[in-house]
Amino acid sequence: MKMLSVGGRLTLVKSVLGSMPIFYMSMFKAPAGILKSLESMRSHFLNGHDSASGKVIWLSWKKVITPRDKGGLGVASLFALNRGLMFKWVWRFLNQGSSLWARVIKAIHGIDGNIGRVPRDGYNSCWSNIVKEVKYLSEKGIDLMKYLCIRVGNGGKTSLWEDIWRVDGRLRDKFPRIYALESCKSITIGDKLAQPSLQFSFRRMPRGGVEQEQYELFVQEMQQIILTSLEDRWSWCLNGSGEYTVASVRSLIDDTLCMDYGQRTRWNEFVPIKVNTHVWKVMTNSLATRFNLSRRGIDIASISCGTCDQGVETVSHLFFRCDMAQQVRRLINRWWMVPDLVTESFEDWRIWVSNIRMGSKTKKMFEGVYYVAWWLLWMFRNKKLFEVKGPSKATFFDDVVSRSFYGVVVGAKSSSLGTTSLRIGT
DNA sequence: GCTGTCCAGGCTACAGAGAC
DNA sequence: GTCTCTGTAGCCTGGACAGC
Repeated sequence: MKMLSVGGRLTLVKSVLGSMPIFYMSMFKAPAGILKSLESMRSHFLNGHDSASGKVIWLSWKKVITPRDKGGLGVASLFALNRGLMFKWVWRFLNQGSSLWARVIKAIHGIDGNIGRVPRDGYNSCWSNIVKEVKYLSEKGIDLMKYLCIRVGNGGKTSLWEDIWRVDGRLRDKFPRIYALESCKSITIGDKLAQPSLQFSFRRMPRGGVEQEQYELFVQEMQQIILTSLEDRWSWCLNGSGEYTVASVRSLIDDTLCMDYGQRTRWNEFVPIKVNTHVWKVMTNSLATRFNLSRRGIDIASISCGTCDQGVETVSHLFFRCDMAQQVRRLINRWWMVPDLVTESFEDWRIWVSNIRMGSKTKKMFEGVYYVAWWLLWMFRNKKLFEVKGPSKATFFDDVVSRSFYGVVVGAKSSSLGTTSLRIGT
């Protein structure tokens, strides 16, 4: 674990530790205690923590699993994965209604599988757990059923009045006076359109007033329907493809349940994950600076800056107010021919960068140079504090230029040419 | 009958190619 | 320049099949 960078650990947390429990979670509801335990293992791995080391946890797992749009690191939660995988059975149940397993569910739980209702007390099964979770999420404001809508094909399976096959809801709610005239309430779209006229199954002809108005609108809507030879099927409205994906539910759940930290995480694809993660730590004040160490009650000799030895070593000081950070800022701005401005915190810097007039890709590259500079500043500070032979300050800016130029600028240009971008070494 | 191998099916991330 | 698709890497289990 010590040989892996935080970027490597982040990738493994998402890809490997996040997919290991898929098999069990595909069918069973993971109990809260198990989820807590698994999340704790992932957190310890990402933090490079093992029980023997007693290393401090710097990355709050709640922030780590928060979507990037809300200021997190975008590692989806296992809770959301589990519920997304469970809901996939509802999707299959609706789309594979004639399969053997769906017929068994219908025989036990009813023709609609009891979805959306509360299962009987004391009766637990895989299916009843799924139904309960759909209900539970709905009460939490995540109504997954509303993202299911019917895509009409030949109209043979879809109830004209009762089913939701239009974005604006059921026809019976939209045209209540016409619905009242219908003698066959469960008629399918296909059967209705096969009749000699739309009034064929009405108790009587529509009269004037509201009834006539609703009837005319109803006729207009029905004229827009084009039936095909395909069977009616369910469509998933949360993504463009219409096909259910666990990822879409996963991001919906995390997006709804996770707290908003106010600042969107600025992820830059031109720099390695470890550098991006470092910038995220700068943004969320999750670095082991001397000030943060003392705040955690760890006994240290001094809390002054490890680079300049002037001022308290906070994140804002190290990367924005420290003499060395300011020199680097001036040199980068001169290199990129950008008017220099003193920024005292990450938030200041973020506002300043967003106001610079630059092409979107160029700005990303410019931000990437800063990201690399902050990462190198942190390496410089660590070498100065923990290595016998300190780093050379004289060559520091050359290092920033060469690594960011080859890593970010050349990398960005070569990626647009379809070749592998150069990566910044450790 | 046991054991080992391969594949399918569920997901993730990332890189590269190609289309628009 | 951006988006989408494809391929490859990883994790798990179960089932089919070949070899001993």
